[in-house]
Amino acid sequence: MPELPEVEVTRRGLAPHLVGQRIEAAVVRHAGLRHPVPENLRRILPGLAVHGIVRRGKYLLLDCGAGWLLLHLGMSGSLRIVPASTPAEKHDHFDLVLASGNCMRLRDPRRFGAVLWTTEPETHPLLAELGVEPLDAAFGGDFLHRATRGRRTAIKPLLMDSHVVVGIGNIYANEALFDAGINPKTAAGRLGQTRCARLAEAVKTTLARAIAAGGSSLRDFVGSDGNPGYFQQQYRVYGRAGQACPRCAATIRQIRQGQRSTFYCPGCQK
DNA sequence: AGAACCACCTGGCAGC
DNA sequence: TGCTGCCAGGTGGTTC
Repeated sequence: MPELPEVEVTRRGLAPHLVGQRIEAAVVRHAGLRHPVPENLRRILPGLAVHGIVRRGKYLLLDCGAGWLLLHLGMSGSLRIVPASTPAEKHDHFDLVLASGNCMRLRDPRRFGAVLWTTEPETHPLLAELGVEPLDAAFGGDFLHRATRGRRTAIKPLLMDSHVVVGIGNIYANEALFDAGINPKTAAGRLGQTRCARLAEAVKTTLARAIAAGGSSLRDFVGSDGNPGYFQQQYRVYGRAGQACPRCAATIRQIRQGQRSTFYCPGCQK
């Protein structure tokens, strides 16, 4: 389920258990993720300490002093803190065993996630081309207006383009466009200043609200069962095809854009 | 440069 | 019960 809010909630949940901890071992049970998990992690990581954990888009970066452990959750990944003695289950592909006796465990059934190592995050190919952070001040109406000039692509797939702005996945793209009252099929370049400003604001509030909702369930983050503090969001259009729009009661529609489902209200998204 | 499409992989669910 | 087909929160690569 991980879009930016889920990754950020994961970061906050992990931080108190990771930062300052010495790494005892790295366990790779299945190296066949989106990118092969480097075998030499088993050798590199033991003895290093985790100095911090930061998020860039949907990536998490563990500062290990000598380098950075780069993590991505893909479509189905989750990270939890469990006692290192907890038996691994079918899709538990990677553990970072800590001096505390706990380990950070990656579960990822579809294996679209990533566990990589880099000494230069700024120039790492997966990170170097990333766009602006949507919660940073640099992202706003002016930025969005500039970024969309001359673009004939529909605004929804553009919002999900990590080269422009990071972290906005299918759910929150749908929700933010609903919030802003903008039809997802609108050609990006046709949005004026006003609508760009409204959309940028909607992106920020949608993401911030989701983070806040997840943060409130952080106490469930650590444990051996189920999900790491993910939360059931109340979506207003996503997954609600055929239902009444909460704003104008028109029937919510579902279409395809770039092989992804788009949900919108034909009544109030123009 | 930009846009459209494919690929990677497993699990859950609807329909028969 | 069990099979088939379709769908799912991401993103890098290829093609035109």
